[in-house]
Amino acid sequence: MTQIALNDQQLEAVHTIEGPLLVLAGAGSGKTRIVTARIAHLIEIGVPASEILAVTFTNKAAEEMRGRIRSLCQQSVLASTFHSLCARILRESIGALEYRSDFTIYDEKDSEQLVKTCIEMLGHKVEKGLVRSVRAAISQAKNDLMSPTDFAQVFNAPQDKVLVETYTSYQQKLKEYNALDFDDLLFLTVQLFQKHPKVLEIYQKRWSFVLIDEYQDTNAAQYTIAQLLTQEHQNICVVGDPDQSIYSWRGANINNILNFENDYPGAKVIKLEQNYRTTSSILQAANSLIENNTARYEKKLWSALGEGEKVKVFFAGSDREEAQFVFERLASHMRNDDMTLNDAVIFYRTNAQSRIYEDLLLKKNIPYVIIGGISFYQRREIKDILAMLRLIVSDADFLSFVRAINTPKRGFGPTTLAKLQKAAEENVQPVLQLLDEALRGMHSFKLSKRQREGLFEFLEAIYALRNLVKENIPLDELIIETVERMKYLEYLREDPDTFEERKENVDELIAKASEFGEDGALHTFLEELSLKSSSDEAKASQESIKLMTLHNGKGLEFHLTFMVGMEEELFPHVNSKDSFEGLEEERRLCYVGMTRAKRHLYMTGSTYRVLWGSPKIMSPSRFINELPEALVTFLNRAPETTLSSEQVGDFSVGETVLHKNFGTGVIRKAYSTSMGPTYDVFFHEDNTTRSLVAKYAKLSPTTHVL
DNA sequence: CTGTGATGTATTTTT
DNA sequence: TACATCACAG
Repeated sequence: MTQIALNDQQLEAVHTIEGPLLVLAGAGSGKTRIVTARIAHLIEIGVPASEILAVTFTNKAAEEMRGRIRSLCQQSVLASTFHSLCARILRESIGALEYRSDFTIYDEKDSEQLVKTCIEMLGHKVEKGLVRSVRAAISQAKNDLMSPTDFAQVFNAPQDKVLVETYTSYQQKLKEYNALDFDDLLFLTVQLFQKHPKVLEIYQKRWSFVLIDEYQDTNAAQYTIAQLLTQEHQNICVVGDPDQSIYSWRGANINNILNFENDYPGAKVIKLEQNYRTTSSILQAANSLIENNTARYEKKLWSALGEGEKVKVFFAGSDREEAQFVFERLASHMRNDDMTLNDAVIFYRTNAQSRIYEDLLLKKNIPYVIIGGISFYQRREIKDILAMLRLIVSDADFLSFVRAINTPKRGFGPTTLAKLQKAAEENVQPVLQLLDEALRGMHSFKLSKRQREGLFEFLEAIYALRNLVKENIPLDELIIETVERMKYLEYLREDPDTFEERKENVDELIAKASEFGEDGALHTFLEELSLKSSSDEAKASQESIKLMTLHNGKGLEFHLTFMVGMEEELFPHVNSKDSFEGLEEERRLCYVGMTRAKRHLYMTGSTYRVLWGSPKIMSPSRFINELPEALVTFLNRAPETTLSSEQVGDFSVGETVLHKNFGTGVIRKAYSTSMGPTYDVFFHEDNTTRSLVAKYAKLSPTTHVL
């Protein structure tokens, strides 16, 4: 941001210090600047930095904020996400809830794994989507602050039995394993505060000024934490934009921001409506789009940056062609405008869409960085080592034990593990203790010769590593020792194809550990790893174009912005487009994407795309149609689609055809598109109708009639 | 118990 | 496509 002076509203936001304050910060209205200026102002007038708490949505945003404050006032404030904040609070005070403070944090994968074992242990069959949906339901329950008991009261129908039972046993298991999942961090903090007012008081006193960013994306648990922390002094400043609420699927409740004035009587509300980022045409187009939503806080962004370019829309015949178009435009902007690759971004709705762009950019030798996607920390080798490290800290973490004991294989198969799990539960004893006793003949648990040998080595390693921790060995050396003692590299070497890559990742983990510094306690390191998301990994080495999902784009800005895959079913996504709320959220997501653009916005799509391995005909996203024509430049004609019952190409409606993968099918529709003859074919084998373009899908005539 | 190859089935977004 | 799960053999 180049402007020096603050405008009136911005100034007011910075100088309003006491009492509840809602800053409705439209896209590009200089939010980050205001937030940091406000904190700096607090410090200037004498508020101790240690009394200021800033909560952000991502770790990266937190880091940035800490950095800005530090360079602005040479002071450090606590800026963190709700999850990290809660982890910190719980480390100090979870004892009051009869948990141990050395808990481990389970990520979503761990949690899913545990849900699965719970369902199995309860004797239910694990059907296809069950684990996922049960985990999601549990997560939602926790975000809504419902304990298993509360939950059982609401879901009392017979078909909910599995769900209720699983939630109950899942929660028991977590406690038994001395572990918390992501949602527990929030939920248990609320419980802690509500059951122990004395504890709450400590934190209320510690932070007398609380600022919460991206307030439109808070869920019930986060809302309650904020409310509890500030109810005495009422110095709560929330910043957000209802039009950019895009996380309802994660429990975020847009009403938290819409109802702020009711929840905090006497609240001051400041609207920031001047946009300093985007030129008018693009901004107006975004305004028009979002006006199609009903549940919103009326607000109209304006820009003084001049009219600028219109939104450029392009539809290609195929997804490859679309990517090619993006590449050509990118190249031309790089040549002709004063821009670098760092100024450009490609946004897509789903991670799966990135591949085609990766392939192309790689081929064209254009440096790119994917933000998000599969996180470093979710890689198998990293999770393996993480599991070993967790066992150094915790005796009871069964999930980590399962992972670690089998890398490399030590003869503990599913049968043994199930027995072990049961034995540990019955004896109310941590796994590692039980096994230690079993090894020394002090416990009846039976082990085979192979298991004994493997286990002996394994436990020896753990004990040795624990000693090293006691001796305050640096973290990176600890990891090196762990890898060494667990014979982990030998294990990785078993698969020569992936060995090099995995070893590199292990080395990177070691490097990260060494950066962690002197005061790096093991559990702090583990916590940081669990809470780091993929988008937090900033790799700012080389100039590069960024690729990311629209969700990951929040808070960023780019001169040159491509939104690709603007097609019905993809965006708005199939799973959302049929519900009113879902559709409005998709539209907000589109709004977020459009308002990232500073000068050039391209929205592209394709009429033909390979989706889930099979080809499909797509139609342009309704969001394109919602843009005023006067603000859009169409770079090609809309593809003509002529429907016909007559012969089109080689076939006509009613004919039976053979496809090499799908078998025989009947042509339901025959028409031509910009790609040539196209057929909707109903296949008998799986009762599915697919749209096939003749020149891609090889169809042959058949006389075979079913 | 472990490794393999086949088979099926799922993909929205993430702290 | 690509990953997880399953069946089966050693």
